[in-house]
Amino acid sequence: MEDNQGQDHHSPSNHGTERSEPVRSRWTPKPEQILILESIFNSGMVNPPKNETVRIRKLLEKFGSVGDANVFYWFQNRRSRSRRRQRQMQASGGTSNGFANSPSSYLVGSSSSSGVVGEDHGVESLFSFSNQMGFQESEQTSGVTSILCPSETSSLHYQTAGFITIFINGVPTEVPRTPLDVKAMFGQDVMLVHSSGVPVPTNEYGFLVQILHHGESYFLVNISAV
Amino acid sequence: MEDNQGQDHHSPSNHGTERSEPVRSRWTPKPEQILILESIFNSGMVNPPKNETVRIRKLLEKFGSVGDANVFYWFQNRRSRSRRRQRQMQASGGTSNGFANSPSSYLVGSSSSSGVVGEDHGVESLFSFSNQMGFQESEQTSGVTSILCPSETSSLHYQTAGFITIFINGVPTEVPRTPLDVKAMFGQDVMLVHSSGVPVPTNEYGFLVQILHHGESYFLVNISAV
DNA sequence: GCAAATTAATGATTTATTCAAG
DNA sequence: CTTGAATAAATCATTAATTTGC
Repeated sequence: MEDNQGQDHHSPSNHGTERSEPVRSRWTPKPEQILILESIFNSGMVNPPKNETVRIRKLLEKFGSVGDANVFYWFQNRRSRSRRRQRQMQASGGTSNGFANSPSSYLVGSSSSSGVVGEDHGVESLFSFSNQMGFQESEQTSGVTSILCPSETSSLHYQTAGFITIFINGVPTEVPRTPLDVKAMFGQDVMLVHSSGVPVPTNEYGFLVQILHHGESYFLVNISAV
Repeated sequence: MEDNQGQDHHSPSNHGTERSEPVRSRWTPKPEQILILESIFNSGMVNPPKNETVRIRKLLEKFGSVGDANVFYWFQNRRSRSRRRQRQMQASGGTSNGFANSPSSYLVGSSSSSGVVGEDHGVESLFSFSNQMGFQESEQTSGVTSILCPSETSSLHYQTAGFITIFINGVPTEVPRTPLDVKAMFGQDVMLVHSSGVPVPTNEYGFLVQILHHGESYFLVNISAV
């Protein structure tokens, strides 16, 4: 019956849609939020320390009300279910390609020794010591690097004036709402394609004709390749 | 109208995880299947005619047992809910970026969905009359073009020998399981990035060092842009 | 095409276990 | 040995997805 897991917990994240909701018992993550969370989890940060959790929460807030506790729970459940599925798969010769979990590459540098970074238990031990820390304010726990964009490292977190957050190749990125010069920003022979597969039109100078939409996913693709 | 729908259906799609499942009444789409379905829906084909439905089902079968009926129902519900959401959004000043759905499993980390490219109502009306699909066998309803890769137009549908299906920029694509020459296949300055954001390593000749995984999502990105 | 009825997914809680201090 | 922190496993509870009947 501990009160909380070291995470601030409580703060039930009123996430109410600023309306008179009698009770909305549970947080329903927006698709964009899931995208961010998955992105972080798959990058190898399967158990973010408290300070990272806070940063993640702040990023998520751009897409809807969330509390640190929600983030904490999400990772806890994600780890747990990932492990369980892994187990069940092994117990039944699952040839099926699981997309579900694949925290394959880690940026963790320090803790060496152990060999294969196979599955969870291995991962778990890798990070286990970085969890309890209740301090380490502005320092990365170990070799753990955040995948959040730099703009997040500073303060200021609610929807910045002229900027929106979109996903480029899966990475949350801030871009000005202003007509964007794609060529100047990303290179000569590339174009942006919306996740639905529809290219984002540009004029003959390479400027976007259409504005990008906050929260959407886009991919940079080589023109010669498409 | 269970029987009609023109779907052969009642191939109860025992969707059993290729195991000896006694009975499982309902189809549980695999994440990869959802990806495919979303991909098609978002491409504008919101109400595929019967012949397309069959082709879609065959593609989906690469990732698990499915019946034509399952596919049909999926599109019917997808249309219906999309419209409802559209209405609700309009009725409550939806400032929130709408990402249409949230595929159950979160691997969706990559593809996501619509929002931007005109949501339904507009598109739907285009196809609304083609749904009863009790007939119109082999004819495209209108200007509907399939987004499925060409290899799907032929017969043969279960996991072809040396080929796997992956998603490149959201498009289902068949590639050989063999070490792939990325430069030769897609162009000089591009690289493949897994949907998790992790680049797929290649050797100095541009050949993949690591094999691609059936059902995974990858994106072609310009090297100079990343 | 809609909506009630079912079933699956998954956020939130609870319980049990482990490890390090003291 | 006891205590507290942290978390994995199990469970509960609510929401979303799918099926069914009209």
